[in-house]
This record gives sequence, C-alpha cells and structure tokens, in this order.
Amino acid sequence: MVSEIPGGHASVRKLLMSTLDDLSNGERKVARALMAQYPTAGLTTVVDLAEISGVSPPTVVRFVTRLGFTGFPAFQRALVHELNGELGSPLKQYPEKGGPSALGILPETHQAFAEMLLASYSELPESEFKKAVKLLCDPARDIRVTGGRFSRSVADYLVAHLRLLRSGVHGVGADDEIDRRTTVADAGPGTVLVIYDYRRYTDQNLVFAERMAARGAVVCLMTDNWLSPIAKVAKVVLPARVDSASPFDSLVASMAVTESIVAGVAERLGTAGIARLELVEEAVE
Amino acid sequence: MVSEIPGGHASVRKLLMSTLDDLSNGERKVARALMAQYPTAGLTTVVDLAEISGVSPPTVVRFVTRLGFTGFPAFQRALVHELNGELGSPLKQYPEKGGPSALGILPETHQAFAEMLLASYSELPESEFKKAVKLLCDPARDIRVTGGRFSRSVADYLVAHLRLLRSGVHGVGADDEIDRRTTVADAGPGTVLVIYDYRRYTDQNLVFAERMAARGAVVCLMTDNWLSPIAKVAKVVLPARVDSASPFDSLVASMAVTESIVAGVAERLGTAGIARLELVEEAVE
DNA sequence: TAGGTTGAGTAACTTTTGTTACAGAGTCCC
DNA sequence: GGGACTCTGTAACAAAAGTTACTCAACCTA
Repeated sequence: MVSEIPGGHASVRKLLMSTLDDLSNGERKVARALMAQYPTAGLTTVVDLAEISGVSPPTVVRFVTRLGFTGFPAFQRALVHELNGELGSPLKQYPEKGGPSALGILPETHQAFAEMLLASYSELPESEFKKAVKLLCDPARDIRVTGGRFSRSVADYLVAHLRLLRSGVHGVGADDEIDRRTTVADAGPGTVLVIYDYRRYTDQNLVFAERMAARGAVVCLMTDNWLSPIAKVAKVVLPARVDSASPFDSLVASMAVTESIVAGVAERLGTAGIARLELVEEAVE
Repeated sequence: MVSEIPGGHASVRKLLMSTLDDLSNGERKVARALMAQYPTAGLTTVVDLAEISGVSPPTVVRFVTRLGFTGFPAFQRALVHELNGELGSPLKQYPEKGGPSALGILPETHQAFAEMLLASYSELPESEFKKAVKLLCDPARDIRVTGGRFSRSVADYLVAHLRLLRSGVHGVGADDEIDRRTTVADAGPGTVLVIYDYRRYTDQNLVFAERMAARGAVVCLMTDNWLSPIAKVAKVVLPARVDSASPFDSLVASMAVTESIVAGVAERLGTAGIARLELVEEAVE
C-alpha cells in the first residue's frame, strides 16, 4: 500500500503549512486543531475532528479534499503511513536548519534564542543558582521582588509562581516610590530582595538595592552579563544573556532562568510546596 | 473524554504483554502483528488488521474484547489517547528518565527549553505570524492586549514594547471586570484583541474574547498547542509549547514568540518605528 | 473411536461514518 | 444599497465498518 501525499510534499505537516493560506476561515480552524494535536486529532473520526476544531463535519471533509486527498479515509491513511516512518522521534519531523538567516524573522529569532539560552546556561554558575533557590525556600524570610521597565514583567511572573509555593512573597512596584520606601522601611536581615536589572541600568534600581542592602536585606540580582552596578551589593547574582537582533533586548533567557528557579524551589520544597499549591488551586475554583 | 485502559494498565502495550498468555492461537497472531507495527497497525480498520495478522475480522474483534475493551472503537480510542501522551510532548520523557534529576535542574531545564523552542517554532506557521505582524502594524487599528493569571506577564511585556513602536496600544486587566466591559463597549472592527490564553483556560477569557469578536474586533490568540476554545472566534492563532517538567507550565516559548513578533513589527515599521522609539527614549531621560 | 468442547471462519445484520445536496447567512464589489 | 459570490451548517443519503449468529473443523477426553 502506497499512500501518496498530494502536491509532492514530504509530510502532511508540510503540506498543511503551505496550504494554510489558501484555506477558508473554517477550514483553517481545522488545520490549526490538527497541528495543535498532531497527528492524533486526525486519527479519530470526522465528527470528532470537527468538534475539536469547532466546525461542522462537512467543513472537515472540504478541508481534506482541499488538501488534495480523495476523502477522509485517504487522508487518514497518509497520516498513519507517515506515523509508521517517523514514529519514535517526533523531533525528526522538524525542519532541518537551513542557511544563516535570509529565511525570515522566524527561524532567525529562533536560532538567536537557542544560542542565547545555551550561552546563558553555560555561564550560569550552579553554586549561585543553588544559593538563590535556598534563599527563596527559607520560610523564615520575606521575599520582595522588583524590576525595571521591561523586566517587571518577568518579576511579576516570578511573584505569581512563588506565591503559590510559599507565603511572604510580594512584588514591589517599579515606579511606585512610596511602595519602595515602605519596603525599605520594613526590610531587615530576614528580607530577600530579588531585583531584575538589565541594561540600561537605572539609578532608581541601584539606589533601591543599596538602601535595602543597608538595612540588612539579602540582595539577589538578576542581570545581563554586563553586570549591573547593583552587583556590588548583591549576595547572589544570576546573569542571563539579553543580546538580540531587534532594537530591543531579549528577556527570554531571563524568563528561562526564572522558570528554572521556580522549578528548583518547587523541587526543594517537595511535598510541602505541592500541598500548598493544591490548596491554593482549590481555593481558586 | 477519558479513555480507560482495562485492568488498570498504564499503556495498551503493557496490557498486551500481560495478556499474551491467555490468548488463543489466532488471537496471539493479532497481538504479534500489533506489537510488530505498534501502534499503527491498530489505527486502521478491523479488516486491515485481520489481513496483516492473517486471521479473520471476527478474531480481531474477539481479541480486543478479550483484552477487556467494549469493542474495536474503544480499543482504537485508547491507542490514540496513548499516542497523545507520548508523542504530544517529547519533554514528558525526560523527567522520568533517571529519577530525581541526575544532572541537576539547570541542564535539565535548559534542554527542555531548547526542545520546547524548537518544537514551538517549527509548529508556528509563518503565514499566521505574518498576519499577526501586519495587524499590529496597521496604524488605523487600536490594539488591546490581555492575558490570564500567569500569561498577563507576557501580555504586559508585549504592551511595553508595542507602545514604544506605535500608538493606540493598551493592556486590559485580567481581573478588572470594569476594564473589560468598557473595552468591549469601545471595540469595533478597527480593534485588534491580542489575548494570551494558556491552559487551564478560563471562562472569563473566553467570554471576553467572544464579546470582543461579536463587536467586530479581530482576535489574535496566543495559546498552547492544546488550543484554547477561543480559537473558534480567533482570526489569527499563534501556538507555543508550554510543556514543563516542573509543576508549572512554561511560558518561555510564549515569551520568545512574543519577542519575535515585536522584532517583526519593528522591522515592518522600519524607520517610522525607530523614529518613534528614539523620540520616546529621549522623553524618558 | 465417539462425543463433547473449544476455536475460527463465513455471512448476514446493525450501527456508525463519511459524503453530498441544499439552503441560509455573511461578505465583497459594483 | 443591491446583487453576486463564497462560505458554512443542517439534513438526508450512501458506504463502510464493526458486530453477532451460525456452522464447520480440530482437538481433547472418555
């Protein structure tokens, strides 16, 4: 049995990508649903796929015929056949990396991110990482988190997660001077300040960190590898790359390191953290 | 929909192994054929599987009922369901490998991020990406951005960047019902709603998106690849992987795609965007 | 060796699935 | 603002798939 994929494409996925523009609105929904749960969404029935996609069965049929198949069964056979060849390593299906750039922003940025992550993680000292995790796990300490104009997003993200795992975690506004002053006033040796500070560094952040340190707070600095001046007063420094091709710096690596920290905290807290997590989740619903 | 595997087995394959002895001669042939071409042989029809196994269709049916399934369709659903788990996320394989982090969290998460990015970018249709960029560059349109509990951070991040590149960009609070209602009231065909919605999906977000769409707004959805129900009303959908070893999902890929979009917008706006950027930067200092 | 029991295939049946025809809704263009 | 066109869903239809009843063959037991 030889199942042919229309248009001479190597895989149904490729065919899907290249046909996406020629599809009608509803048909595109089917394509998306299929790509989202590839290829299992296509291995059930027309009705099921229609339901997942949010369209009617005939639209699904029209979709597969538009792709060039003679009908849904033929389409399914092609899918199964493809699965036969490439099962085991789904990554095999992913496109081979072409030449450098020249192929649009998407592959270009992806490559940049991958390299950035690699560089960031190899430059991230494990000892610093562990220190940070340990600090954030200590129930006796209060955690305060803040950031700059862009990095506040990542700071908020860290707060949102840590709050689920432990108590005493609060974000501090970036522009809210009152908030910062009261935070300094309340700070002591039991306080941990996590501060995100990437170039270009602001005096605002430096002053805040210095004041916190002066009151005995432990400063944990998230910065790029040009190292913010705050490093001078920081106990722990976690550098991450921010290089980018676009006019803006990238905080993807920062975000990644942040998530690693959350993962580290979750693991270290173990069942206690999970228990709290489930407790909070229940309360939400 | 929850497909149950009879006998409390973890996978159909395991069930197969342990039942092999209790099968009749012909039934065992079917089991052999199935294991030889697992699981694709079971994804076709009863007749096909019978042919491959060298038995008659009823024997195949008897085989699956002996396994404990109520019928062939139920058996097939279990296979597909299982496939979803293994194939759907390549990352799921790692955490269970060497028990509790043989190599530490750092390299582990890094690897996970790298693979997640690869998967996300190869599953991201360029046409959808371009549509999104085009929408966000249109000066005649108003941009509204919102997100969920965690994804609001990424949403804020997008707003922070877009605001530097163009006018008419505003974030919409995630919990602020008043804000959402007024946003709906002000919306029209000239409005673009960028909504971040990752599992677990909230009704809040769905309702909001539907109302916006009903008023003619163009919905651009950022979601994971289980596809939020919002996809039904969305004009553009940009999926990103969120699989993670930690108890939380990861938004690193979402962040990366967001930055790609910012880069795309910056490039498309060209000198106009840069000019505005510099103007704003000057004003800040 | 004869009778009983178990297992497998043929064929008819029933259900489910894919397909097609048709009509209404929305959209674009003049 | 009207008309043509495209698109989508409802509903009826046809095809196919899965299931079951029945019969024959093989094997074990007495």
